Amino acid sequence: MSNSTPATIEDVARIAEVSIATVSRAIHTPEKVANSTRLKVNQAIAVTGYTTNAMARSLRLGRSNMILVVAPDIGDPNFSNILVGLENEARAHGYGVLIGHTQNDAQRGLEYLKFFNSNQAAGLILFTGILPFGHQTMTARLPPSVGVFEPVFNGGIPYVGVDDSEGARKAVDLLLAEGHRKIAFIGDSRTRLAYVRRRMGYDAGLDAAGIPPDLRIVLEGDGTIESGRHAVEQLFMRDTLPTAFMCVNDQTAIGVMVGLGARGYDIPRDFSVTGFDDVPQAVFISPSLTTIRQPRTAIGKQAMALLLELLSDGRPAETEILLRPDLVVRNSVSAPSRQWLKR
Amino acid sequence: MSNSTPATIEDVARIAEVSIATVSRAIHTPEKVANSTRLKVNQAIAVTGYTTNAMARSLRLGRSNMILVVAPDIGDPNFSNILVGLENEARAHGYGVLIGHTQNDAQRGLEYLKFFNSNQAAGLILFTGILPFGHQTMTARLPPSVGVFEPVFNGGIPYVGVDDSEGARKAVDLLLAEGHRKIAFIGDSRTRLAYVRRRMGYDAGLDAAGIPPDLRIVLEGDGTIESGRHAVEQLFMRDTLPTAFMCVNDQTAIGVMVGLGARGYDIPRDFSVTGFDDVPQAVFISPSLTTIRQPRTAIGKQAMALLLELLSDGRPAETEILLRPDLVVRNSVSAPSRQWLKR
DNA sequence: GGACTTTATGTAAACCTTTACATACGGCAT
DNA sequence: ATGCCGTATGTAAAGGTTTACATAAAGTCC
Repeated sequence: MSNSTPATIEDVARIAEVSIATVSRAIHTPEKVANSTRLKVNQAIAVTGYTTNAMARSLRLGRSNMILVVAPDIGDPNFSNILVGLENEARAHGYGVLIGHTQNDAQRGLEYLKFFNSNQAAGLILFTGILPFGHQTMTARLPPSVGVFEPVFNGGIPYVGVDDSEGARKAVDLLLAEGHRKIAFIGDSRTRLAYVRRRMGYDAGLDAAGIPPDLRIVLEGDGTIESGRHAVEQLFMRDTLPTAFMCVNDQTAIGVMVGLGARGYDIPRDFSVTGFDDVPQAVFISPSLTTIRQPRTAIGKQAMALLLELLSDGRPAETEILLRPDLVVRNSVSAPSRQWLKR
Repeated sequence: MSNSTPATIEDVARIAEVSIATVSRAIHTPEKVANSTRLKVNQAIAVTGYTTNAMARSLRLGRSNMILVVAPDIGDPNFSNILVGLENEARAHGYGVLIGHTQNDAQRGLEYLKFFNSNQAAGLILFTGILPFGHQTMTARLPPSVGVFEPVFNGGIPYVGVDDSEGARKAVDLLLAEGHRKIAFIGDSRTRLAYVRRRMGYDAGLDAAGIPPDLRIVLEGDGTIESGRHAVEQLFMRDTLPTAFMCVNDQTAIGVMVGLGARGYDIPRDFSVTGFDDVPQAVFISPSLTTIRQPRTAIGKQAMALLLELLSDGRPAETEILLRPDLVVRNSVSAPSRQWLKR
C-alpha cells in the first residue's frame, strides 16, 4: 500500500468498522477490547500499514519516545561502544536516541535543555562526570537522568559504570604480584569521581600490601596523552623513581609510554605501565597495554534500562550500578628490572 | 519562571495582549508584524520563557527538525568524527540528530523507516554504502537522503566523501616514488563503490608509471584486520612477492602488518605498507602507518549542509561532493629492500 | 423480572501549533 | 464621497492521537 500519505488511525477505524478510540485501545490496552474486535483492528492495521504518528502521540501524551544522550565529545574512544549499548536497549523498548555533544561548553549544554521543554526528549543520559549546564545547573529543572561511565559529580543522579575502585585495585595488585614496590600513580586532577575512586583503589592496594604511601611518586594530570608524557618528565626531575606506572586511564598510560620511550627506556623491561579503560588503541600500541576493561556495551545497556525504568515508574531506583572491571593482561607489565631493585 | 508546566503560545499571547496567530507570526515571519507588536511579543516571550513545542509544530507542519543518521556500526572508528561534523552543522540550523545502527540487518534498517512515516525525522544520512532496507529497498519511499563516507551503491543518493580514486593514486604514487615496482593491492570484494574507486586509483597509478598490471599480487578481502592477515598468507603461497602492500583501508593494512610481523619481517625494511582512512589507531601501531586521511569532520559538515539544502528547496543539488584526500606520511614506507630488488 | 454491575464501544475534548481566510482600518486615487 | 488597495490582526480549522465520560448491551443476583 504505497498511498501518498501514511495511514492514520481513522483509516484503520473505517476499515475495521469501529471508532478510532477502539483502535487506539486495541493497540495500547488490548485487554480492554473484545477478541473479535481486536482481530478486525489488527487486520485493518496490516492492510493499511498503519504506524502511529509519534508526533501526535507525544503531543497528546506530553512526553516523547526519545532519549537524549549528551557527551562532551562524541569522538571519545570510550563513547561509541557505550552508545551501542544505549541504542540497542532503547530501541528494544521503542525509544529513539538523540545525541548531542557539548565540547565542555555550558552554553551548548543549555541548548540541549530545550529538547525537554518542548517534549522532544523524555530522558537524559549523561556521559560527562558533571552536569553540563554551567551555573544554571542549580536552577534548571532536569528530566529523568542517568549518568554513565563517570558518576555525575554535582547532580545526585543515578549512575551506571564500572567499579573504579576495584578496577584500580586489580591493577595495583597485579603490579604488586609482579614484585613492584615503588608504584607511581599518574592521576587526573579534574573533579571527576571516577578518578578519585581509582586513586582510592591504588591507595587501598598499597595499604593492604603494607607499603606506606609515597607522595613523591603520585602525580596529577588531566587524563590526556600529553599529561602522561609530562608526568614522566616531572618524575625524572625528582629524587625517587618508581619501577611501575599505574595510570588513571589509557590516554595517560600511552603518554607515559611515549615519554619513557623518548628517554630510551624499554617497556616492560625497564618500567611497567598499566592503564584503565581498555580503549581500542590499547591493543595496538607497542607494547600492547595491560589495562582494566570497561564493559562498555553492558554499561550502555544497563544505563538505558535504568533510565526507562525511571521513566515508567518515576521512582529513584538504585542510585548506582557498578559493573565488574576485568583485568586485561597484555605486554606492558613484567617484574621490576634488576637495575632498580638494587637501589 | 519555573511554573510546573512550560509556557504555551497562548500564555505569551495573553501577556502580550494579542492573538496566538500574531505570536506565531512574530516568531516565524516577523516582517508581517508591526514593530510595536513584535516588541510586546518578544517581551512576553522573555517573561514566560516560552519555547515552541516542537511536537505540536512538527505535527502541524508534517515535518520534523530531526535528522536520522544510520550506520551499520556506531563503533566504526571512522564514524564518530563524521558524526561530530554532522551534529555541529545540524544544530547550527536548529536540527537535532537521531542515530541508529543496523548491524547490517535489513530488518533493523526497515525499523528505522518508521521514523519517517510518522514525521519523527525529516531527512536521512546514510553511513553505509548500501541502502540498508533489504529487498524492500525498491519499494520503500525514501526521505531526502545523503550518503557519507561511501557512495550509496543502490540508491541514486547524493554523496559526500573523499575522492577515493585520487587518494589511492597518492598512495601508489608515493610507493612508486620510493622505488617500488611490485606493489600488491589488498582490496575489498564487497560491493562498495568506495573500494572500487580505490582500486581504480591503484590501476591508474601503475598505468601512468608504465607498469603492467600483475593480477597475481592483487587480492580481495573484506576490509577487516583478519582479511589483511589472510592476504599475506595467500601471497606467500604464490610465486611472486611484492615489495609493498597498498591496502584498501587501514584495518586491512593493520592485518597485513600483523601477518608480516608474524613471519618475522620488519616493516618498512622488508616491506612497505600503506592504508587508507587514517583511523585513530594508525598513529599508534608500530610502525605508525602511512595512509590517506579522510577529512571526517568536514565530510560530516558538508553532508549535513547538503541534506538541509535538499530539505529546504527540494532540488537534487549536486549528486556528489568529493573532498581532497591528504597523504599522511608516517613510518610504514621506505625504499624497497635490496633483497627483493635483486630478484 | 427488576436492580445492579460489568464489559465493550463510541463521542468529543484536549494536546499546541500554523495558516487560510476574514475583518478592520487607514491611505490614496478618482 | 466612493471605491480600492495594502497592512495588521484576529478567528477558527486542521494535524493525529489518547482518554474521560457517556452510552449501551449483557450478565448477575435476589
